[in-house]
This record gives sequence, structure tokens and C-alpha cells, in this order.
Amino acid sequence: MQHIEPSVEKRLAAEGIRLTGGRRQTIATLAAMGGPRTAAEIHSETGDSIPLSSLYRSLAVLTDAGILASHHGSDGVIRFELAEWFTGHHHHLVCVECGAVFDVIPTADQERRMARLVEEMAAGTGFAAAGHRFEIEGLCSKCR
Amino acid sequence: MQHIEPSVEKRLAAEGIRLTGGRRQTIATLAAMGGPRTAAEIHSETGDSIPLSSLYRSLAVLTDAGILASHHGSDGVIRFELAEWFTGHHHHLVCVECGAVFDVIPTADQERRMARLVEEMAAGTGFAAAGHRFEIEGLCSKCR
DNA sequence: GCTGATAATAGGAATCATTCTCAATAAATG
DNA sequence: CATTTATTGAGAATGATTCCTATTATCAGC
Repeated sequence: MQHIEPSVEKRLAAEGIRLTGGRRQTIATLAAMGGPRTAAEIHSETGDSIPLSSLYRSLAVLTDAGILASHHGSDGVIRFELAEWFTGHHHHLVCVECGAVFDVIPTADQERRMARLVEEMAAGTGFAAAGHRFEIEGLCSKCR
Repeated sequence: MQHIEPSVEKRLAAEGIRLTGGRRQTIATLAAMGGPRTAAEIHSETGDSIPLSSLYRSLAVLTDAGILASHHGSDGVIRFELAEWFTGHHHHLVCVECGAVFDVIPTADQERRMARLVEEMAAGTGFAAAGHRFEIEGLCSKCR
């Protein structure tokens, strides 16, 4: 966690955003939990020390600043995790039973093949492709 | 649209589910609209003739029965469309600006390559992969 | 064509994640 | 230290979705 703080601080400073205690704790908690987490999960993990309204606000600010990334899960709940410049580019395994999400890191070759698919499929649609999102749906080891 | 009704009827009958007027209209509207649509969109498209509560219930029943498929968009809203056995297997182009979703149909070869990626990435994770979801994010022709 | 059993609907209330409001507080700047 | 501006906290508000209950439609068998 220590090693990410300087870069976070720098990035926030560049946008005139303060790294306050609550935000620091939010980031640290997410880093410790190590996967996409909901606001409620973060909230209870921190022992309710950050009010939900503040937590949501912090999550939005940090996501905006590119520190965090957010994903809307198939259960309609938003999950947050450290942005890819911390975690490395990755995709998700989603449990269709319990909604849990796990990270999976593609090899360079896999990612190259995926990028090619994006290119091919967006070609000739009038759509300016900016990124992609690849989720593998199935049952996690607990639910299967 | 006519050509899908018999198969829908058959499928619902097989599960002991009635094809009522409201459900018929819901399916027809979705077929006519031709992409993933929100409950609100369907509701206003049908001129508010189906109460939202009934519409939601119908959408849930039809999704359960495999007639429709649902997707949680990045704007936190659920969109419904005809299941893939009507539309063919496809993926989505998602506009990050306005949230609109468009279908894109992969070639057999593209799909084969994608399936291989799923296999490779799920291997050795303790995860039983059942499907995948591939979204290309970008700007639609209106928003770019 | 009835009748009874069951499924479906309408309408409104309830839920729940998320967002907003605004007064109070903290942080940075000079 | 004072000032300005960002941030927080607490609760209210929002909005999509779900739940509840009485009423209504549908189907199977007579």
C-alpha cells in the first residue's frame, strides 16, 4: 500500500484534489481487499468509520481522477477497485450465483488477440472504440 | 415478428407459462425496437398501456423462461432484448456517453477465437466458466 | 358454454443502492 | 493567523426495481 500512495498523491495534486484521511483509508482498504468491492463492503470493512454518503462521494471523486475503476455488476451494484495502472490490465470472472467478482490477468498474447477482436468487430459500425470489457461468467468455487 | 411467436408460445407452454396479451405485446415491442431496451423505454413505446409493475414482472418471467436476455448497463439500468436463439449470438457496443447499446454479430471465426480466450483465461482458476460477455466501449456516431 | 383452480394483472406501497443538499469542518495558501 | 476553497456528515431525496394484495383473466375438465 505504501508504494502506491506517492503516485496517488501526485495524481490527485495534479488535479487539485486533496488526499484526505477518508480517501486515504478508502484506497488502502480497497488495496487490501484486492478485488472489485461494493460501497457497502468497503463501508463495513472500515468499521463504518466513513459515512456512506462520504464514501460514495470519495469513490466518485477517485474514480473520476483515475485512481479507481468502477464496474456495474449483474446484480445492479457498483463495485470499485484500484485502476489498472496499479493492478495491471485485467478482466473479470463473475459468479452468476453470488455475484462475486474475481480478477484474471491476461497474458500479453491473450490481450493482443483480444485487442484484435475489438478492432475487427468495431470496424465499419460508425463506433469509435475506446476500450473493452470482457467478463467470463460462471460459478465460483464456493457456488459450483 | 410473426415468425417468432410460435416458438415463443411453444417454449412458454413447455414451462406452463401463459402467453398473455401483455407478454405478447412486450415481446413484439422488443422485437420491433431491435436492441437492448430499458423497462422505461418499452413502457413509453407501448404508450403506457402496460403498467410498469406488470411490465417488470413480465420481463422477469420471460427472461427466466429464456425468451429474453437482460443486461445491466454501465448506467445501472437493466436492458432487455430477445434471447440469442432469436437474434443469434452477439456482443455489444456500448456508448460511454449516452449509455446506448448496439448489437454486433461476431463471425464464426471471431467467436471461435473468443471462446478459446475464455477457456484459456478460466483454466486453473477453480471457476466453472459458463458463458462470456464482451463489450466494446466507445462513442456512438451521435456522441463522437 | 359453465365452473373451479390457478396464473396474471394493476396499482400502489416498499426497498435499496445511490445521489443530493447544506450547514459545519478541515486543509492549503499566503 | 486569516481567508478561501475543498471536503465532510447527516439526513433527505431519487429512481429503478421489487413486493403485496385484491381483482381479473386463463385454462382444464365437465
